[in-house]
Amino acid sequence: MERDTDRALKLFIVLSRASKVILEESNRLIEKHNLNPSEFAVLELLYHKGPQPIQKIGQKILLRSGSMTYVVDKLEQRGLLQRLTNEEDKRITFISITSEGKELIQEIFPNHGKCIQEMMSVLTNEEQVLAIELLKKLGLSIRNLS
Amino acid sequence: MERDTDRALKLFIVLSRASKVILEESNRLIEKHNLNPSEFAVLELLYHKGPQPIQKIGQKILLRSGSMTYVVDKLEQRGLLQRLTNEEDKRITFISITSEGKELIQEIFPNHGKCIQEMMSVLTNEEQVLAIELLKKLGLSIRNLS
DNA sequence: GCGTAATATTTTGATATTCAAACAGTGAAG
DNA sequence: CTTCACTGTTTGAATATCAAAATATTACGC
Repeated sequence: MERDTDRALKLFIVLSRASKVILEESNRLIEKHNLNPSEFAVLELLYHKGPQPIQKIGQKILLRSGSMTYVVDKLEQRGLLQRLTNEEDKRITFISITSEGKELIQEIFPNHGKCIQEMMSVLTNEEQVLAIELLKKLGLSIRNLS
Repeated sequence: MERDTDRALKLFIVLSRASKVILEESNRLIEKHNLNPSEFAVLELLYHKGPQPIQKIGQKILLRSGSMTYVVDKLEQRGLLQRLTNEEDKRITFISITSEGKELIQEIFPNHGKCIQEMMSVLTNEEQVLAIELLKKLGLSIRNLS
């Protein structure tokens, strides 16, 4: 069906656009603290969920292992996180946020939340709940990222 | 309200994730033809909307002028589009798809549409319409990209 | 136990993107 | 006319990402 395809393509476009615009806007705040969105995502995840294997984090924030190494290196050099050697299985490296990293997240996160909330407020709470459901379905339906 | 912030943040995450996953999946097809998503977007836009100023295209697909130059250079070198000098106002450069470019898009576009449609089919038509509306609101609510 | 497959991380080279500065053309005010 | 501000494009340097290969460790079949 022609119309079905058009609708799907339209959805693809508005999805990409909304995501890009919102990511860019939220990045304005983050970059003031000399972080990029990936670095912030890693730190924030460690802050809220505790130490994690590098690879797990990569899966969650959709970054390949090579990129993870790059990001973790930078954050470790800045003293915002540290690598932990895992005696159980030496292939796996856990990373954990440092107190310096915690301070930074505590400084950024509230404003980050506010910023996102403001942007999302063009939708009502009910609409947001709905959007979450729909997007979750979309995101989960596709399996990739080896 | 704490809960409002959490909801907004959740939406932010599922939005980013869905977008990234779908872009990546759709890219599998496109990259087989030695294009990347930006290159495909430019060509596809020229194909369907006719010659356009470089800057207008950048606005539509959310690429800065520097990136546009880079992308257009590559496509022009491959003979898929051409720059047109605009006598009206020499600051502006129009680009237009070549017949070779048209052939390529004709080859890719149907499958691209099918691919996107399949991915989106985890949502019903009504859900897709709804998602389009919600995401359009989100995308339009923020003004950036100088 | 040994060799082989599987998993996690790092390294390396290539590429896409951005920003800021440089450049070119236009328009408008005096 | 000339200057000045503005717009659109290009250039160059910096950065983030990926893919593929290299490395290290573990698991498993025999």
